[in-house]
Amino acid sequence: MPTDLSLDPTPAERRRLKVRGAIIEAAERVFALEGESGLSIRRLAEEIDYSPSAIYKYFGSKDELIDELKEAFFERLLSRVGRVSGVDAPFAVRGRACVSTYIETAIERPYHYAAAFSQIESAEMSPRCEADWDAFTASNKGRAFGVLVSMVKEGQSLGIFDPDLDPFLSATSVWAASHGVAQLLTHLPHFPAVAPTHAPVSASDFITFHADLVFRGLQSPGNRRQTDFIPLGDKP
Amino acid sequence: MPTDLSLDPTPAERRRLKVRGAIIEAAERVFALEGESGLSIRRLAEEIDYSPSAIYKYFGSKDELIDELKEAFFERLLSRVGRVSGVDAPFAVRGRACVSTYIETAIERPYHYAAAFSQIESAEMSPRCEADWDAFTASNKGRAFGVLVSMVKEGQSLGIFDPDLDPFLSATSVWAASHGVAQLLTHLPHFPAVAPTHAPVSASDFITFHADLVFRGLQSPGNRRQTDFIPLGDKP
DNA sequence: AGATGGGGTGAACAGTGTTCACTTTCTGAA
DNA sequence: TTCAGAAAGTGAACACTGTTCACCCCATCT
Repeated sequence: MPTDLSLDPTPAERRRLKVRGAIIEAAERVFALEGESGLSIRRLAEEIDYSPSAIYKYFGSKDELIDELKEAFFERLLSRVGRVSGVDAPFAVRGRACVSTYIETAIERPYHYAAAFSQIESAEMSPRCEADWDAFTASNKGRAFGVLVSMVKEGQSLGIFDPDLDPFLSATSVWAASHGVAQLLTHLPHFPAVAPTHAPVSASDFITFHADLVFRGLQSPGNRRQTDFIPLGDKP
Repeated sequence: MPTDLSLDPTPAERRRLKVRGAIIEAAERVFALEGESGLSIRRLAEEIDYSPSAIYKYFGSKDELIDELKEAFFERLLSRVGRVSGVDAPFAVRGRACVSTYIETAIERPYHYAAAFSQIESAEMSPRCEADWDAFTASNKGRAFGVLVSMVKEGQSLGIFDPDLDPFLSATSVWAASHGVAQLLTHLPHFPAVAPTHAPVSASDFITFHADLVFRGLQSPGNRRQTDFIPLGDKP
């Protein structure tokens, strides 16, 4: 049995990984285009020239397969935001770039982002004990949130953000605000244009506007408009 | 045929309306508890002691039925927020109450709220021509958004909000921020507690915090903390 | 060489939304 | 009152879905 962790995979293991990879590759492809409803086991089987029941030798259920897709997407989301957060640029630019990157990654794969947050989880199967929380902290979600919290703290230590604000609540608020835009952008076809009597606004312009609003809410009293935050429209 | 708009319904029409009402009543009941996946036509038929095919004499499809539930929920959402927006209270209290009411109504019926915004709409079937936009303006969504815009304008004319901000974009931003919180609260079981190393926060406290942050972002430069906005924790 | 077990399969089960020919019931006009 | 026609209601079927299970085959290990 292949439970040993030897570094050189046997040919059989290699073959298994190959088929498994073909499955998730095909799943990824149709899921990105048509979402969960368009991804049926039979269609997937046909796509990779196997019988439907073969897939169950690799994944316990359809949900398990989709969980893998979601996890991969989280990885992508985290690595992108993480990379942007560590870039060498003024704090304000970096902060806004994080929000933009988060939202743009969501737009890039609407079905993935929707699947990641559109499933109503019952209270039973969610972290409560410490071990669960530890797992959360080490998980992609947890690490991404950690990045956010430390960015808020950095803003406070720089004197830009209000030091009286709770960094955790602030980070949660920023996340929620970003999530709202991402969700609406991916679900309503031409979202920022929500009213007919208004000149059309591009998605990226609205994201900038929204990020500005949220960051202005975080700023310390008195230093509004004297930080390096660039107002909408004045960017190069 | 009952296409005439006479005000007194015939017994036949009355019976029809009764059965139709029983269907949506049952649908409402199981949808509120188990969502779209728990609502099957056969189960619905059993619940009202009819055959499954009978339901198709009243609704063209399951989606059509669920659209009716969504519409009713929108009606509820609009009437609640509308009522709160017109109450006799200071602007800041009223504004915050609108956001709170919106989110609380979403929490009250998570599946309804999720269904209303969790469906990825393709660009084809969305308003583009003027007639569609007119319909939108008259719709529940449109009217609710109108309430938001006029609240922002009121804040500007009161000198509380920054008059340089675009009211439409601002209203859209406020909506997106509220939507984000509502979506996360309904989907992640104990959401505001996103980090283990932080003291637990109640949903309503977080909503207040979030609304504060957004409103602070809308305020005009210079008058922060000198409006009648009540900081978190100081409310009676 | 032979036993073992994992990969692969077709058929089946229990669901789903939906349709259609059919019967029953009611209604409106002769 | 009678009778045609429409409306309401039904059971069976279709085409799907995720999933399971007994079975087969062939690579691998003793």
